[in-house]
Amino acid sequence: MKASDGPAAATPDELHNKVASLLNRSRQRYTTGRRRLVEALWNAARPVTIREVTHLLPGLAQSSTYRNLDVLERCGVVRRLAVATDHTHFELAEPLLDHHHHLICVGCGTVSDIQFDHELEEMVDRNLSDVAHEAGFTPLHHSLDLHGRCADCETTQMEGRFA
Amino acid sequence: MKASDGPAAATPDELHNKVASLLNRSRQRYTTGRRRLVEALWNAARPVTIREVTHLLPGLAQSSTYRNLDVLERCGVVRRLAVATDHTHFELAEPLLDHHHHLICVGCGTVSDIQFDHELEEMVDRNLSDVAHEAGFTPLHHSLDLHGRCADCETTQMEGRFA
DNA sequence: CTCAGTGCAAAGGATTTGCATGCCG
DNA sequence: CGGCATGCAAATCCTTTGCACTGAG
Repeated sequence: MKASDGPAAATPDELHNKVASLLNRSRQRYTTGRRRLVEALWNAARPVTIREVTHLLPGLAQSSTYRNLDVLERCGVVRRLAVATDHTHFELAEPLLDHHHHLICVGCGTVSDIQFDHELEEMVDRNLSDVAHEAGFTPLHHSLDLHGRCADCETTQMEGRFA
Repeated sequence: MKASDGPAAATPDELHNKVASLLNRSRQRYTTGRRRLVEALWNAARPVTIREVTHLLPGLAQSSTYRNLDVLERCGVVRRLAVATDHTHFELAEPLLDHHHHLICVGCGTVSDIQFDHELEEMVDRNLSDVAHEAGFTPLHHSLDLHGRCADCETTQMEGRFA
């Protein structure tokens, strides 16, 4: 249930080596565009939307961004996240980034990474596996998100409370 | 961090009473369309997409469905879920349904509900709160999803493996 | 009666796709 | 060279919105 090609990549070089290897495994080319994409995700250090990627990488066609993220996802380089219902977020996948969870601000939509105790992580995993198997479900991975308000949005007045 | 207007509604009558009360609180009417919507979600007994709701409620305009789900969400009757990147899912919110988590099949996209030990639930909550506060983040609620393959999709050949 | 709710159709955005061209292996 | 990747633009799909009409309080 957990990828274990060692811990997260520590340097850009190591990152690119790992990515190249993953792409090779699926007979995909590590082109300049894909390299730039991977580097942008690495630098962002948190899940980003396509819109953000587009801003980070001017000159790269949006359609290429979508296509490349798709390829990278299927090769296990990036992970597609459903944290918001309007925009899709992407982050580097787990052989490249350590296992972590997300803090999602309901105010501004920003997503940041957090980590758990190894112990708690194991308990959750074990529990999930048990419940899953009872339901005839084969577990692949889990996601744990905390929704709330970031410091900035907490001080700012809540926009448009209902009624 | 947890709604506590008592446990989940046990009967349709109780359900409608609670919903009516929530809507009243926000000066919203409990119309026939909204009542049908709530009943459909109740009967589904799992998170559903707008497309599914539309099929379950022929005759109710799609725009009304969107608008009503929006109102119901803001009144705390339903919860909008980001479990898939293509379709939004909806379920009854927590005063009406007990706290639970989701099993998401990566094959067919079906989402089903699961529950955890109260004990583990508390550990997770405590841990999340701690990490959140360290980050200056005010927690509202969490979501814990397990992605995997349901029994049906496990037996069926995996569609379109890459490369 | 009056205003919120509804249906229908058009608009708006995000994502995908077709096709001609350029580049890497 | 040959095929895959890319850019551009058109097409799709989900969701939102405008407007006139109906219905609930």
